[in-house]
Amino acid sequence: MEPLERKAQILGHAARLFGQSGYHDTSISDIIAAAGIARGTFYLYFENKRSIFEELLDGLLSQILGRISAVDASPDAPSPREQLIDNITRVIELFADERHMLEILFKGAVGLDREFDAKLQDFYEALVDEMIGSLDQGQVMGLVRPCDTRFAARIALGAFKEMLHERFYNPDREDEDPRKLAAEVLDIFCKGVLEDGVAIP
Amino acid sequence: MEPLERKAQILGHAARLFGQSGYHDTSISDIIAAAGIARGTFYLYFENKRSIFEELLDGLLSQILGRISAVDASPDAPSPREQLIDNITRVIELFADERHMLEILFKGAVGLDREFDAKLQDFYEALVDEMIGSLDQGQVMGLVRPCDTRFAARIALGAFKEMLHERFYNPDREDEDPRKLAAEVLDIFCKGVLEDGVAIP
Amino acid sequence: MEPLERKAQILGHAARLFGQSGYHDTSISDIIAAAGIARGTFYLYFENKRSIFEELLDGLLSQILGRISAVDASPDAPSPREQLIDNITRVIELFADERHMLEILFKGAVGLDREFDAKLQDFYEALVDEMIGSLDQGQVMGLVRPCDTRFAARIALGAFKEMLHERFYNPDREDEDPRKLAAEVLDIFCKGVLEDGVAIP
Amino acid sequence: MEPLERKAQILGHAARLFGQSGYHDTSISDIIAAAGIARGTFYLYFENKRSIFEELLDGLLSQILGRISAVDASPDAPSPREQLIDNITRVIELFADERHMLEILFKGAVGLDREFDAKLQDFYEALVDEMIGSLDQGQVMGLVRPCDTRFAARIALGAFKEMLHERFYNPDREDEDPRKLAAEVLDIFCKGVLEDGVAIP
DNA sequence: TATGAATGAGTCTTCATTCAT
DNA sequence: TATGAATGAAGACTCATTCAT
Repeated sequence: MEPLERKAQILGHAARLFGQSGYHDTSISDIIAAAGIARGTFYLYFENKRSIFEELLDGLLSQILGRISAVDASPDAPSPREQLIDNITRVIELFADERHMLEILFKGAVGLDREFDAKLQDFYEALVDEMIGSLDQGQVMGLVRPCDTRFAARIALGAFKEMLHERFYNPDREDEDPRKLAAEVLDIFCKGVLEDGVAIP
Repeated sequence: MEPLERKAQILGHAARLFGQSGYHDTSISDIIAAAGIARGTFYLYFENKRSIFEELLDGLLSQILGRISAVDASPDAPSPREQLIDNITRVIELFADERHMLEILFKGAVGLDREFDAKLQDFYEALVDEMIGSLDQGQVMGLVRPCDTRFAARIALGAFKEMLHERFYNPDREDEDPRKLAAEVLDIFCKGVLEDGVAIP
Repeated sequence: MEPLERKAQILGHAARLFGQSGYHDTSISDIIAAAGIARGTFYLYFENKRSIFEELLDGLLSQILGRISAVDASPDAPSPREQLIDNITRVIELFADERHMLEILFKGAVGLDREFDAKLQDFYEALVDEMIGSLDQGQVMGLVRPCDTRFAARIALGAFKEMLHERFYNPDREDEDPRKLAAEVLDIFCKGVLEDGVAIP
Repeated sequence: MEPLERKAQILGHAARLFGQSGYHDTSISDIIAAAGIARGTFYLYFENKRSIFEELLDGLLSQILGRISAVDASPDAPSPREQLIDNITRVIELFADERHMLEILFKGAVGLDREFDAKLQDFYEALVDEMIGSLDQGQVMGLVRPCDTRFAARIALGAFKEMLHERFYNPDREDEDPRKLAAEVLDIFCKGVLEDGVAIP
């Protein structure tokens, strides 16, 4: 088999297994059995167990970033709101297509070791930074009310992650339109949950 | 040593180690070395490695729940807003006192196995249910605008978790007043980040 | 079993196996099978395969050094010649008692890795230094003819090693009196093989 | 590439690697990487790892033997002493030219397995037999004093090996004249280290 | 209640060798 | 001749758990 093809095949099986059972409960034996290859073949393509997981995670993080575009403010572009919703929708769709990846991101890669933790931190930090930029700009334009934008961005990240959770772990929502969820989470983050002009007593 | 005292002592060391190194990278050997006990003694107090971790996690989840009170609507009680902020503040303070517990909750217990995942799910689900109740009531009272309250509650949970993250993993915030953070996250969730009457174009 | 006893037992089996089959052809499985212990038990007493071999080699080198005494020049002591022969004899007897050790020293530990090589080098160097001292002193006393004493000492070492080889690998000599061999090698090193006053043409 | 040329090229790289890292720490991968050939190509020229090492060792032993000539007693020939020194010098020069070979002979091939051990034994035995012949003849001619000539020959071998060691592992001697060393070791073996007419007390 | 020696299933990893192309 | 993907037996090592004392 062609090296690239074989590597992709192994990665595919590994992704499924890591997603199903987590990093520690997936053994090299499991992977090679699923891929139908010999033990040595695995090590022809990956240095060790850690590295195949890392490759998987790196690929996932890149794919996510690849689905997020900076908002295009030119007149011909869709409205900013549309673009934001598009971004969120595309990420939801990514996980809809590769469900295992959600497990890997939300469970498998969490707390594995210091290096993986740092990798995730950095990834989330990059997302947050992106959002801080937009919020800061929004403040300048008078759209965003005065607040700690880093804090707000972090909250947006949490809202977004939990929206994914709701969509993918609540069976009632497994068919829900990604676009609708994207709009919903964006709305809550922008306008909050209270009626206009109302405050908690 | 008194059995209960000894058990508590072992739990303490285990909490620290699990928090520092995670479940898999903490061995029974590490725990007994830290506690200064013999291998067999450990198994006098805990059935196995899993069970000591479970005990730790259960204790943590109880403590969290114990710090959250339902909003008391009686006239003598503090305002609902105060009570909500109090709840959030108490949870922040819990983690400020026992930092390891945050690691255990956010990293150590994530993706460990199906059973632990379910336990965490149930815990978060309980929190969400609580919030749904409040939001539903808010809708009835005309405070909360029409929306999917389960979805909104989930978002609130995500916002809250990420606030904890921001507080405890961002060195710039390690001394920030828990009360202020509690108010801030509550505000964003209630009013959103946009200026009144404004919308994203 | 008492730890020290068990450790000694394992060391004994390992010595035999390393002596018979060499370092690489002796597996942990071989050792534990011979010792009748479980795999984990081995690692209770030795960090790894290398370390048990090292312990064996260190022990051997110490034993050798322990059987060599500096020549005592006091009037009550036996004659220097007797003392030198005693030293050599004791070393021959050591290997006669623990034949495996000879294999370990002459074959098993040779060329294993840089660290073991250095250990052996250092050991031989120490022996050579000892001999250099004696030869230098002999020169001062007019006993030893002018020559490069370091070179001569090295030659003495080679002569001694090959004498051991002859004694232990030539079946005709396996019962030969250690004392006689000691005297013989000492004589050749001191007087050479030529008749007095004769030279190679 | 011409088969013989290719084979020689592979042998050259293998010799260097075996000399540097020893038999076990040199992998087929190392050899083919150094030689710039494919894995399968290696097995076109050598049956297996053992056989390339054997070929190398056999070549080395032949070369050594090829540099040793029986002493020519005819009147036109150089003096016997000259011839002996010439023999020794040529062997020293061989190793000076191919240092790796020394490592292979003194470390790499030692204790590898029973068969290689036997091969080395046989080689040394042949050298010893040669020397026994000369010593016996010397005794007949009244040059060599009465002694066990096999034992003496063995000692000579040991002296010679250790001389090589001194020359090649002692940095102070790396430029020393081979001829001088040859004379020196021959002298010690012939006349010993003591002054004429002196004995150890 | 406490000890700690013993266990052995399970895991990752290496590497000489084969063989279809 | 040459290639290099594939093999799988064999190796070292870990660690949660048990149990006789």
